[in-house]
Amino acid sequence: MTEKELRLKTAEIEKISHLDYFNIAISVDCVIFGYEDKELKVLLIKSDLEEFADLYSLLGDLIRPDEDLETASYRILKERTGLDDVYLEQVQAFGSIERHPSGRVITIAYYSLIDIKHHKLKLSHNELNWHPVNEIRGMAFDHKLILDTCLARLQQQVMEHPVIFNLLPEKFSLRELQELYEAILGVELDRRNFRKKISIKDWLEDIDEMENDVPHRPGKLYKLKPEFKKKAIRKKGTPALQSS
Amino acid sequence: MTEKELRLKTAEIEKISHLDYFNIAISVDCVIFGYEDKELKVLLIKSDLEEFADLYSLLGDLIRPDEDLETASYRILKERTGLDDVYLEQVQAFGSIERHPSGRVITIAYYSLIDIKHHKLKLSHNELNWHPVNEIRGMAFDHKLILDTCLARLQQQVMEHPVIFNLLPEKFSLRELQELYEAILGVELDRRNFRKKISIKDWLEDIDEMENDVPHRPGKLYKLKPEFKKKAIRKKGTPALQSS
DNA sequence: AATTAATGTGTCATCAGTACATATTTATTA
DNA sequence: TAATAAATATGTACTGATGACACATTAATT
Repeated sequence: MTEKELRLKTAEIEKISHLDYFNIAISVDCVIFGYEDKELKVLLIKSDLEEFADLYSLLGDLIRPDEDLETASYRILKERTGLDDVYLEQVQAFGSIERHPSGRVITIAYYSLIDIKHHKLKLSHNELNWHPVNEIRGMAFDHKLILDTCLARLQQQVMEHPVIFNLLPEKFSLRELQELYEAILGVELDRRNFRKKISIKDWLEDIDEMENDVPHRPGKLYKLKPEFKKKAIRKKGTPALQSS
Repeated sequence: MTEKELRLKTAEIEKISHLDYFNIAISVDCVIFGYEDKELKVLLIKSDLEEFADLYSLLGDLIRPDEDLETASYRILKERTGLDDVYLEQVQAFGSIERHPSGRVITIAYYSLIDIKHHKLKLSHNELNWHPVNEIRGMAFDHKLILDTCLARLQQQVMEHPVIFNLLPEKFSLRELQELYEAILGVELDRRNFRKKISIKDWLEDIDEMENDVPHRPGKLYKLKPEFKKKAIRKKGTPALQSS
């Protein structure tokens, strides 16, 4: 091969390597929600990009060619939290041109629900921490937008499906459950109406135990009926405008 | 530069050009819904891949590095239908490893709503046609899955937001509207209850005109109130579990 | 003028959503 | 040990949405 031929080949490969359609990277970003101290929290890490010094970012990574989207999400969760049996749901893709300072990266956002107390993370370094959702201001990239979008989706989901229990321990009191709904929805609920509504759903099983670590009258403990325990909830059928 | 150096560079570039993370292509696929002859239809094209000879596929294309996701979707719509002022909404990404026979392609699905009658397409060739949603059997790639997912999303949306009107002409009768709901939801609705429910929503304006092309007693015509006419509907706020 | 086929409307029963108050139980304190 | 404080547990009445259901009216057709 002559030098000229090599130079041509070089140019050609460079052209291919920058070929438009393969010049976009794809990542997955996980919004990992947890619940602690009566607050909805999200797991964030200090951004490693100079542009975003001192800002926090979601946990994410580029997708590998040999893994599908969910596999990539589970990998990130496993790497960062040590957990692999968690609730996970895709929300949507974010792809504005300018969202990543280092190049074109389209990201697909997932949200995940974790019981903080019973799955102590290996928080390897203090750059990775739980942050109360309500106190988060600036974030790296467009991650604040992604977080807000995922929170909105979570709010929608907890109204329709029994997914909220992924944030709670196996056994919980109705007060804890109500406080969690309040934290997610950002509203105060009336106790009597809340209990009526929950009992209508028929999701819970009375396990005939009481709280024992509270400094007041203990409440009954419940758990989610097994038939509703699914890590990945599939959408239900279409609600009918009216059945005739 | 010596030949050896060039050879090294060549190898390096080849490595980069096949670098895992840039070896995934990204496309957009549009599920374009229309309504005609009391049927919900979708715009499909004959697949150009040998593997999928005689199967239909959605309209899609690879995303260009200089366009964001919505731009790519609008481009596809414009190219294929000639329209650019249409309702469009992202549904979700599909990324299984085996979904595309020619390589790894992750696709982001959008659905779009079009008034067939008043936007005559340039159906350039007879490979591109409207197909009744209920009669579609096999499709190329995972496009049947994408179609079903988008239909489910549409069904969800029409229950909550005034998006259905993007499928109808400016003026329509309540019968036409009801038939469209029935076609989308796949149910029969009671006329009296349907009208009650629609009137409560307060979406419609009585324009004091009557149908004139029907072989029976003509019904009143309505149009969507201008404040609800948005091509891209943004999600409403979270429904409260209960306001206290 | 009679017939046909659609439009247009109201009532009643049921159920979900919401506002609201009192008795009971346990831990704590005096 | 008794009194107090703070939480649990529960029911009723009002309002509005949902869903089943029947009859009079209008226009085109015969």
